Amino acid sequence: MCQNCKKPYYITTAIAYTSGKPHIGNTYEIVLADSIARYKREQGYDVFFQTGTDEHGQKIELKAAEAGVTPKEFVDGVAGQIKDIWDMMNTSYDKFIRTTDEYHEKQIQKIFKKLYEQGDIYKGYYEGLYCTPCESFWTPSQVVDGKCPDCGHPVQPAKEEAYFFKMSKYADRLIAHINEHPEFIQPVARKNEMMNNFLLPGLQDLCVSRTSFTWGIPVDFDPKHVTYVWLDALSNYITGLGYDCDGENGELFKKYWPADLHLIGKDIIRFHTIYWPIFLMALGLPLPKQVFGHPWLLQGDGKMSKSKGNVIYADTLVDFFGVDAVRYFVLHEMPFDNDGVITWELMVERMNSDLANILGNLVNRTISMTNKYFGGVVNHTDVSEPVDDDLKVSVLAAVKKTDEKMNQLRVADAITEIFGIFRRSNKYIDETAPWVLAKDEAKKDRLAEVLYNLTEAITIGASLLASFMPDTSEKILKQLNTEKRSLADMETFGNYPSGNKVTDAPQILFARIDVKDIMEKVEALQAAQKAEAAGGEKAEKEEKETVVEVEAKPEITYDDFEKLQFQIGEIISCEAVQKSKKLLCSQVKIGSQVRQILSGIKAYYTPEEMVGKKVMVVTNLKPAKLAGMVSEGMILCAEDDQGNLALMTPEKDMPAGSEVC
RNA sequence: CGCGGGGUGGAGCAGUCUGGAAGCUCGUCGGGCUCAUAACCCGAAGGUCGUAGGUUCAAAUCCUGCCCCCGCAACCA
Repeated sequence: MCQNCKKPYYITTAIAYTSGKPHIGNTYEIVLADSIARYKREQGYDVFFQTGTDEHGQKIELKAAEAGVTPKEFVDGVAGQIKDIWDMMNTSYDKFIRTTDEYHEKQIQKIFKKLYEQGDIYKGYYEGLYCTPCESFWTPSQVVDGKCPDCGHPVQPAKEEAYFFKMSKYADRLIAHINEHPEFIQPVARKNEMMNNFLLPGLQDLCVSRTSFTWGIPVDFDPKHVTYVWLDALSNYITGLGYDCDGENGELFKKYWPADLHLIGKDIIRFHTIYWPIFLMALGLPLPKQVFGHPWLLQGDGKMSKSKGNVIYADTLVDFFGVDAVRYFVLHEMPFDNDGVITWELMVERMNSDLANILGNLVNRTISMTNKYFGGVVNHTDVSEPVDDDLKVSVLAAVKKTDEKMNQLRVADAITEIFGIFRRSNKYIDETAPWVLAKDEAKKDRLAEVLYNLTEAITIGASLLASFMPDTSEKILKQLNTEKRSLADMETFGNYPSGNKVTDAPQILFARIDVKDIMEKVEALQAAQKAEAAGGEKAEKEEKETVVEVEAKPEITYDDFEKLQFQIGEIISCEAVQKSKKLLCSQVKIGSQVRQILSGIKAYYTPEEMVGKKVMVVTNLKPAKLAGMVSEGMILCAEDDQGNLALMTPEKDMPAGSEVC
């Protein structure tokens, strides 16, 4: 097919945030996208596969400061690291975009201006509760007892001049679009989530600029603002193709937009199925055809965290198992709509059972027999028996099923289909017992046919494998001394050239691994990781031992202060809130009344310790519901830079209800 | 009553939309085979399909209540 007649297919991953080295969960996405991209190429599409890095934001500004480098130096380092991992994983992306690329930045400024001029963006104020370490605003309903629900740091009320995008203007059009294109959000279950939670209740306007940090793309007509992350990051999908806001679009953009598939994590579905389409509508551009929010890859023993020492990185896995084995693990263990779990034991099992035994050993025994009985020459003799038909039928069916699964983006299922070919082939060896045929000179032609069928089945299986395990596919085909078969040529069985000679020295594709050896290595690794995390923490602690610096809040007047009422409360009973990890529920006597107050201090105080304490309480705070329970006030604590808490108690005994002033 | 997902032999999952003999991979046990990486093939044991009701000739599947896990909850990359 000529290049120009091929149908274009544009696939993207989310761009990786350059705050640190990506773990295996992040790496999964690029491997998944790569498999889809490679398969689409096999299907004859003219594929453009884009990935890259998201490099702006306060978090990066802070990380860079910590590391003592400029933000640009910092992101250059991490982006390089990310690209190296993508390359190590043998991913076939066509473009690696960085949001610090000059072209991207220039276009974002133009886009911002255009949206402002056409009235979609307006200037306003963002008010909310701000968590500095997380650089995020929270609504009162999200905040847990005055603490950031993410990191547990206290949040502070803050107000910031900001530009907003009028989401509501386009909401109806988006709702109609989603209803008319049921395939737009995948898996479909996510569609309802978006509709019910965000679209139908009415969209809030989105803040698209920040003034609290500078590491971002400046708004050119109002330079104290930088473009906030989503407008910046999401637009990579068009700027990467050479979109031009003034209409001078590049060739790639003309050819590939709209995208066929945005592959993203399920956590950012909202941004890709609501905000991104609305931005595109505002720019007058067609919407992407499909957004697939893939599930997450989880570690067996809980969420990955450095302090637990259980973060798994792609390069560690590759050291242990090799690139294609790692690709196989992540693709195979990830179901379509539920989170997948990955454990060391599981990986060893897959390695030994699927890769070494089922696949590697099959190739090895087939080639060995061909050498032993025929000097490596594979002959198609047509001496067939009924048992052959079942093999042929199931191999050809697997080719078709693999294609069907891939069209539904069910990559894990597609791989299972391919391995079905190898399983079936192993069974065929037993059914035909070539070593028995070999003892009878009269059955020589039958034996040749059996080995031919095996070679053909493996050729087909290996060719299908090319999208998922490219190196392994190539290695097998090389050992069989043949080329990768095209999808079209796998509609019939028997295209392996008769009389061809396979290698006389079959290489072991995957060596079996002892789970004990791996676990020993893993333990050493985890200990090292833990030590490093602890070391880092310790160093940090020492550095800031004597004082804690907090960001200064704006000056207030006495009148502002007057609005607050503090009183001493006596905790008369206290219990843990069952539903919550952080909350304790206290009954607090203040004067003659008793109030129920929830506090996020479970990690620092037991309910027993709380009882009898006299504490400082904000008593005129609007009651709020936390974890389904009403909290009528707030118990005050001092917090150090580690988030450790200490209750504020009066220096001398004071009666419950005493006002603090 | 915030929204959503899930609870199926020892482990991990499919099956649920469209009701009709409970399936796959791993593990265990027994057998076969010897070409191969102690591998491959066959067979067996093991499940009241979270729980209590309901609909039906028939329920893992449809309906209702309850219990238990896990995400998300609006400017979080």
